Parts: sequence; C-alpha cells; structure tokens
Amino acid sequence: MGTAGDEYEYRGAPVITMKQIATETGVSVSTVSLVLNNRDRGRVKSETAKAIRRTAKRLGYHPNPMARSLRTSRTGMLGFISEEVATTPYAGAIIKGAQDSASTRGYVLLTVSTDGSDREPEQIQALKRYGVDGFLYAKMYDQVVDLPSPLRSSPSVVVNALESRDRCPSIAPDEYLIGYDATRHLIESGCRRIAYIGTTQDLPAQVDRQRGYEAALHESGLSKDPGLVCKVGFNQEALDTVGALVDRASPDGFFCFNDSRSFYVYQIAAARHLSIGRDISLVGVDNHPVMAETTAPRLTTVELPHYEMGYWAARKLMDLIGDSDFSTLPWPQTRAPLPPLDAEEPTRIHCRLVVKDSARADARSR
Amino acid sequence: MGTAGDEYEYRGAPVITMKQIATETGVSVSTVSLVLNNRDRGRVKSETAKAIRRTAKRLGYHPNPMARSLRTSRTGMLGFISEEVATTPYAGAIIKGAQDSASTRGYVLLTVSTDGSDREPEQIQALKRYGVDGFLYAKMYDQVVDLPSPLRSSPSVVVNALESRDRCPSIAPDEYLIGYDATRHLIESGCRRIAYIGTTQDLPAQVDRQRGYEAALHESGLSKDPGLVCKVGFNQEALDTVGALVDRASPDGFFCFNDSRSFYVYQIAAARHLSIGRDISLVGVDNHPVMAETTAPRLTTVELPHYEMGYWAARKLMDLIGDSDFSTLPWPQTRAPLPPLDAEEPTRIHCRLVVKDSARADARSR
DNA sequence: CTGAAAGCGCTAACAC
DNA sequence: GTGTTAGCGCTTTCAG
Repeated sequence: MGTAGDEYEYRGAPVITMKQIATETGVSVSTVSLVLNNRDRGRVKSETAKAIRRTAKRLGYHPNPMARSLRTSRTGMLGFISEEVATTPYAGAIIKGAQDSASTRGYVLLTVSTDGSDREPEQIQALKRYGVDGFLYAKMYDQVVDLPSPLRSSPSVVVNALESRDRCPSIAPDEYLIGYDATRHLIESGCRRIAYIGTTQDLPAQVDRQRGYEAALHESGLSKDPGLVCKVGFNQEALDTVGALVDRASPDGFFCFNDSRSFYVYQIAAARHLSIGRDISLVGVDNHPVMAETTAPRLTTVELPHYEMGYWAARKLMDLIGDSDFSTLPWPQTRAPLPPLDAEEPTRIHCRLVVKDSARADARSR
Repeated sequence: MGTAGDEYEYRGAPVITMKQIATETGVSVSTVSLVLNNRDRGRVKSETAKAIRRTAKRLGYHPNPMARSLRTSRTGMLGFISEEVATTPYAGAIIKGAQDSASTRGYVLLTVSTDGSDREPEQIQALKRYGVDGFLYAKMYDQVVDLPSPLRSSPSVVVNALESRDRCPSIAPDEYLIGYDATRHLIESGCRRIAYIGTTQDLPAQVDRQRGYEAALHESGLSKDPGLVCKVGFNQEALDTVGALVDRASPDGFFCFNDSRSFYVYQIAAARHLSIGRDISLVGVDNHPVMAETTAPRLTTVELPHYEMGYWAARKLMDLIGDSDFSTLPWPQTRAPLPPLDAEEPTRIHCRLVVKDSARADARSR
C-alpha cells in the first residue's frame, strides 16, 4: 500500500495571455485589455475591437484572476465561513446555493469551517490574505449572532441567523411562519386536535414556531390545549413522553419541531397501530435524507430553505461588493403560496425567508 | 423590504508588504524575500536575517499569495469538486476534513459543487484559472469513477470512490470490513439469528458489505439463511417486507445497510413491542443526525469515515503537489481496533479506509 | 553576503 | 484611437 512519492503525469494545458492576443492581432496589450474589459466605448475602433475579440475567442483566452487582482485588489472570490458544518447535513445545501449564485457572476467560493472556533480569527485572516472580496458567515442553526469583529471591516452577509446589531445584512428562515403554515395546513386538512412535539433544547427557532402554531390555532377558533404540547429530548424518555401525550390526548395531527421529533411520533404511531395518512396527520420540519425518502398521504414536510439562503446571501453580498457590471437588486420575495391542501397526498411546504437589510428594517418584528 | 445599495463601513486593516519590511530594516526586498522564504542558508548573515524576521513579526507581515503565485504559479489553493453535495449530509464532513488537513500546511480550499454535471467542465475551468494546485474530486456515494478528463492534467485525488483506471490515488471506505465488523460485533454480543436489511438500489457498497456479512457468519459457523436477508425500498412496502421477515424468522440481531433501513426496523420493533437493547440488537451504518442522537444498549453505529477521507485525501494531494517543505508520507493505517464488545452499552465502530495509490496496488482485492 | 533588475499577467494614466 | 509606461507584491537570476 505503498509509501507515496509516486509520479503521475500532468501535462498542463497551454494558457493564453493578453500578450499573445496582442501580438497575434497586431495591437498592444493595453488595447486588448480595454476591449476585453468592455471599456472600449468610443476609444477603440470597432474594427480592431472585433478582431481582438475574435482572436481571443479563437485562442480560448481566459483572464488570469491572480494577475488581475494584483492591480484591482478584487479577486472574484467570496469567503464562506461556516460553523459546525461537519455536524449538520445542511451545510452542503447552503454552500451549493451560494456557489450557484456566485458562479452566475463569475465569482467563486473560498471555504473555511471553523468548528473549534479558537482558530477562527486565524482562518479569517487566511481568507483576507487571499483577498476575498467579501464574507458569507453561515451558522448552522437559526439564531442571533454577532458578526466576528475581523469581518466587520469587509462586506459580509450572515446566513441562517440574524445579526444582533444590524452590522450587516442577514437572512434566516421565517420560523414563525413555519409554525403558522404547518398548523394551518393541518387545520385545513381537517385536524382538530393538533399536537406540538418540540425539543427540550432552548432554541429561539422553537419559540417562534410555537408562536406561529398558537396563532394559527387561535385564528381558527381552536382552543389552545396545553395537554397537546410536549417537549422532548432523546431515546426512551422522549418515546415515553410522546406516548403518554398520544394516550392522554389522542391528537389527530402532529406538528413536529424537527425530524428527530417526527421519528418518535413514527415509533409511537407504529406501536399504537396508528397509520400516518389514515389515522393521523403529521407535519415535520427539515429534510434529513432518511425522512425525506418517506412519503405518505397526510404527511407533510416543511423544507428549510438552506439552498435559497445560500443563494440569496451570496447575491446580496455581491451586490454589496458593488460589482459595477450588475445592478443592485432587492432581497427576494420568496413567499411561495401554500400548496393545495389535498389531504390525500404528501406535501412539501416551502419556507419563507426573513431578511434584514440594515439597521432600518426589522423584518422579524411581528 | 428595502432595495439594497445601503452603505456599510469597511475600514480595511493595513497590509504589510515586503517592501516596508525592507525599508524598516534597512535592507533590500530581495534579502527579505530570501529570509522570509527560508532560503538564507549561508547566503544572508544570521544577524540581518534575525533582524528581518523580527520586524516581520513586529509588523505582522503575511505574504500576499496572489503576488507570489504570479511568479511561482503555485497558489496554495486546492480545488474541491463535489457532486451531489446538496443532497447528502456528508459533504460537510468531507470538506471539513480536507479543510483541516489543508490548513495545517497553509493551504486553502476552493470549492465547487457540480450537481447538474453539464456545467462541470466549466466549473473545473474556473478552478484552473484561479490556479489551484490540485484537485479533490469527491463523490457522495462509494463507487468506481472515471476521473474527469480535465482533471487528468493536474494532481488529483478521488475521495469516497475508487478511480477505475488508477489515474490518480483514491480513498474510500472499506465496505467489506463494514459488513464483517458489524456482523462479528453482533455475533460476539450473543446474536445467533442475524438479519441483513439492505436496499433495493444497486449499489456496489452493498455488494461488499453483504460479502463481509456472509464471511463473518461463515467464520463463526453460523448458517447463511436466505430468510434472514431482505432488500427494501421505501415506505409501506419496506415496512411490510421487514415486518414479514421479523415475523417469519424472528432475528435477534439486525445489520442495516443505512439509516433508512434502520428506520424501518425501529418501526417494526415498536409495532411488535420489541425493544432494541433488550430483545434485539441492531447495527446501523451512517450517522444521520436523527439516528446519531439515538442511543440504546446493543445499538451500534458504524461511522462512515467522511471526515477522515477528506483529511487524508487532502494530505495525499498536497504530497503529490510536492510542497518541498514537507516530506511525503504514506497513506494512514487507520484500522482502529474493534471497540470492546460490551453488549450493554451503545457502541460506535470506526470504519477502515481503503486506499489506492497507483496502478500497482489494488487495495480492494481481497 | 547583499542589492539591482527583470518580469509573472494585468490595469490605468498619460502620451502620441 | 492606440501605444507607451509604470507598477501591483513577489521571486529569482546575476553582479558586485
């Protein structure tokens, strides 16, 4: 299995420079530069401009971003800093969203993950040395955060969390609406005794989702029964608590904080021989692969908008950086209509985003 | 909610160049360069060298990688290409491993995710323009792959898959050993009727795991009972199939291909009032968060070595690139001993890695 | 032992 | 309209 040091062959592809285009076309490098950067408005004869572009294409010219950045101090790279990536399945989706968004404008992502967090400043410094044009600071659970101070001197956008002091724009899921939509969905499917299965962890997301749950109940004239609410941890304890709730209150619908909670409802349902889709309805949040594979009538998933958050955050960041070639655009209006309430089919609800643009707007206020 | 264009303040930190160190110390830039690159063996008086290093540290000098790369055509960036990141929870762990490994040598990761794959060549080109020193090509499921041709001209390492023609080193989980270890673990815990719950998908990983399962049974003199094996898809069908197996063969131990399969065993167990840890033992593979939270006696998880694969792959790649400052090292010997078989405690088994170094070694042969 | 000079690929004043 | 020049920060001969 070999000590390494093996030789693999790497023949590099020929790389074209402006100089070559210049000599090939019979002009100077500066003219080439002007044309290829679209700064030839009434400065270069459209004749020659055309010729330059032609040979550029023919030779397959691509600018060298490093050389360019040396002059412009703009690299076309975005720094993506994520905490706890390794431990959650969502990082991929956020990164992909940011990636896709970035690539539409020729940007590219330099990623670091700072789990331990003691090395975070060091990592951020590394990104700065590489000259990233701005930072995406992604947290893995929706929460309120302080933008790390080294980032405050650069364009930054916070993803999946809200910046506590509006030091930069931020984007997060609309937790309230998750609770509201989920509950309304159950109500409109005909449920009348809707349980909330939460977590014992003290998460801001839960507070808002539960407020949404209660608001929807209230709005429909359904009473708020504390016996239908429980918050559970893990394992047997969780199973027992959910089981007790089912036995005591016999709910006909469940709104579960996340897939872990859904998991316990599944097991209790199995043990009581209740079938999801026939006897009970369930709305879960998240899309862990295991659960995402499962479909049943009257089983609904609220999808957390990880991809979208990454996408829009990168977009916002690029706007902030002020790429002159692109106009600055507002945050998205991502309120998708609630899906049709066909109670016989599995459904996916898309989650709305909450965005904070600056100190002016407080999108979370309600 | 606000068109953008808002102004945030970004005061850049002062950036120190070699020139400043030179004038500050009263020497020339070239001398500074020599010293700061440790090329001053008997070329620079240790006096001045010391002085230079001192002021460099005092001023907080950090080299500008862009400028350096312009001369050396080495950027210190590794391209990380992953397919299907968004759809699996593992990408994060692989990226983190690669990241950690890279940062120990001052490398940094440029990531792209090519889901659609029609844009893959374009993305790879982008990375090449940015001058990455090499590529990590990560697949999300263990399989045999062809290294994309644009990568063949650069140092590359394949992660979580084996390269079909040994065009470059690759690293993947040892699937056979997963099956073997899992089954032995169950046997040594006292199980005698061990079921295998697989997937209907045609995955190479399953073939090897099942071979490991059978080998362990054979080795212990347990008969290979086809009635104890099933392969299931999703939902009710899966549930029914697993239920039938349980009713017909009453296994005392389960080896599940992945968390999705474990999920069905959980439900059937709940429905039959069988308790994991008391009545049955279960070994699952993977660590989706939902399942990872769950612990029980006689519940064992085989952890796929995503982090480790990322870590070692990046290491291998850097060795390939031939950073002269570091010696080239062999692939890791990551065979962790099987954990103690305390049947009363939940356990995690660490998976061994399979590595292919070149056309010479075929580590998968068995 | 150390410094001057050239140049990596590109951009931006400023001449012509 | 187009070319010349200078220089971004760094490495690397080559003189002294």
